[in-house]
Amino acid sequence: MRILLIEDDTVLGAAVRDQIAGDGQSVDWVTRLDAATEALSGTGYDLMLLDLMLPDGRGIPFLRVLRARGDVTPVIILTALDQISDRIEGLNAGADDYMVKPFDLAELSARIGSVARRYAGNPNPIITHGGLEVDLAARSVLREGRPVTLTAREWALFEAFLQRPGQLLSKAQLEDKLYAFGSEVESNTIEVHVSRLRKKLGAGVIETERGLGYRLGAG
Amino acid sequence: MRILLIEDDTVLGAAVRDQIAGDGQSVDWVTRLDAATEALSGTGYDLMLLDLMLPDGRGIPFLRVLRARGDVTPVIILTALDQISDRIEGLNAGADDYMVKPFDLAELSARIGSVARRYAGNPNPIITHGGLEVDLAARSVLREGRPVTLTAREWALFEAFLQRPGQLLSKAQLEDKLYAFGSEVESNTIEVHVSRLRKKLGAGVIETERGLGYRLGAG
DNA sequence: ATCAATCTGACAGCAAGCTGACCGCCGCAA
DNA sequence: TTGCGGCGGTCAGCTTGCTGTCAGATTGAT
Repeated sequence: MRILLIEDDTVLGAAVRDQIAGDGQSVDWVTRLDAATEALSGTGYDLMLLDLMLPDGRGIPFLRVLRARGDVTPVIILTALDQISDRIEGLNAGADDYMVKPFDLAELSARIGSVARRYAGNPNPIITHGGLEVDLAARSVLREGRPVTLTAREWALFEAFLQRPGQLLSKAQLEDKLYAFGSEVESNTIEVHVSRLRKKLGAGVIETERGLGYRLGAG
Repeated sequence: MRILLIEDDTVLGAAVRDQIAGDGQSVDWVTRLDAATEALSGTGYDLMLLDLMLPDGRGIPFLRVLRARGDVTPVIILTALDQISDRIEGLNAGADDYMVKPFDLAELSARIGSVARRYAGNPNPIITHGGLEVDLAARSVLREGRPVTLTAREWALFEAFLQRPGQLLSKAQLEDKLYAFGSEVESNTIEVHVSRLRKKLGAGVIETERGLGYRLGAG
């Protein structure tokens, strides 16, 4: 698996590079966005690790441009603790996961494995569930053959269910998934997003277990 | 943790088996892919160690088929082929890690620990009891293969029994478990919930000991 | 047989969940 | 800058079905 690491901190960058290399992955490490752009113009990467503060620009607009161009390479954002709002923005911009600095290198390996596994299987694996066809890599859903567009939050939520089909997920678990960090959602946000998802995907897709949580309905 | 070792070299296989067993894991060792397929048809494994060259076929297509079927059991490849192309092919096929022979047994233990940790919380241990299959993490119960849905209270109660299989639990103990704090349960709530559980799970699951309490029936 | 303990069907109160509506915010375009 | 449009968090009123309670039936011990 080829990984592009975009990080200007030389100490952290070297540590991450060594960790990933130790996992048997191949890593290219750049410290600037222009170098990243150049690297991306070549053969594709399977995963990107993106720092948000770089000497020649910020990571979020960079990611946004990337996604606008149609690039669906999985991205894990590396961000410092004091950039909470950036993380939410990052999710909106199309990031797949977050790591908050300072982070445990073993956990980084785990996240990489998890994101990679999500996209494993060479072409785009299509998950069919009821009348739905889901392409996780392309972030597209067809319902009865017709395309459905989901927002960033809706995707994050739907993915959580698809990754553990049949498993019950509590609201707390889903909040952790959507907000990656213990940000304070004080209202019925999850309920609202579930409601919006159901409206788009159909009523039977997500089932409620009163007092416990939600789970993906039987296909 | 249950590990399936697929390795035709009897010397290496025995060494690996003994090493893992020494770590306190339980190992099943097969030397052929068809035996592996058979082993996998039973109850799930938490990890697979897969040799790439076996008497009745190659490991990579085997793994590819496994993944295509939706099996996400972590796989560590054991290979004598130090070729990069094989490594990449293996990882593409869905392997989580690899070891190049000859390898240090202590390192194998470390890798096993690492992969297992990565999946911690993922592989849901299944408790079988009579005709029931219970997945505590997913909060799902199958009765004679058919799903049963429990409410929040029913889960709490059932869990209390599962955590202490065979042990007698008084009504007072169960009330403490269900209501956590000294709330006032003034009626036969526990009896009612036990009744509801029995109706959903079958009559023999929870046994009454008149005047004493309840216990989980012999599976 | 008698009595206490337990079982279970029925029911209503209420908390959990649903959803339409509102509005602030951000990114984009002029 | 201003305006526009879409996303997402919050709220309020409504709906749903879980759960505690009770009463009559049943069981088991003596």
